[in-house]
Amino acid sequence: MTPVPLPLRCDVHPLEAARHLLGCDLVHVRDGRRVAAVIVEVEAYGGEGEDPASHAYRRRTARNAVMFGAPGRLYVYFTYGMHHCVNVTAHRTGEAGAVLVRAAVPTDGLALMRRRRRTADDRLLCSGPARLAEAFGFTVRDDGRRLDAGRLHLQRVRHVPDAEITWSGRVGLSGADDGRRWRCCDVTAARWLSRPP
DNA sequence: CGAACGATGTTCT
DNA sequence: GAACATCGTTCGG
Repeated sequence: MTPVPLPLRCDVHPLEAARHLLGCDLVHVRDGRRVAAVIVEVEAYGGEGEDPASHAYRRRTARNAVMFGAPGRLYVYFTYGMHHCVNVTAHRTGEAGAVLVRAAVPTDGLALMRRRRRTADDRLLCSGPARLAEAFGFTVRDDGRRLDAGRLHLQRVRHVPDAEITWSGRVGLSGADDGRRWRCCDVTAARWLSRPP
């Protein structure tokens, strides 16, 4: 089966893109070794002046520049002095936005993921944005990389019906949280989420 | 269980 | 100088 080419509906508002990223296998090949996991939890982040919780809210800066660029790329940032988080850029033309990938079910390269994560508990490989980034080996060096049909791509492996999706509040926001429910979970994968919806 | 907290460095005010 | 789209460990009930 050939990968579905991107943009996999990333040229839409991040809220809509988020819904379409559920059920997609995120695939990354580095040094000839492949890791993959099916996305089950994401959060949408809006554009300049739109979403106070978004890195793009104030203005374009060196860190968030990729959010203002083409959709269907990785936006990777460093946080809390030790963690990385991975987004897929998603927005309509002329706007900014991204979808944070918060959890996924590992499907390939589990041995390498366990090594990178220093754990044998498979539930702890990709159940959280920084865990997922570490399992995939993503760092700021990968910021801006294009998701295509090559060593880094998305492939839809499951259709997630609306009835199996729960929308809830985004995680870890403090002052910037205005209560919008832009977190999107595949509830049939409850065991693999970063936390309950 | 759940709550509290320390780690650790970049970004923004 | 404060905040931070987090995680792992420790402590209390």
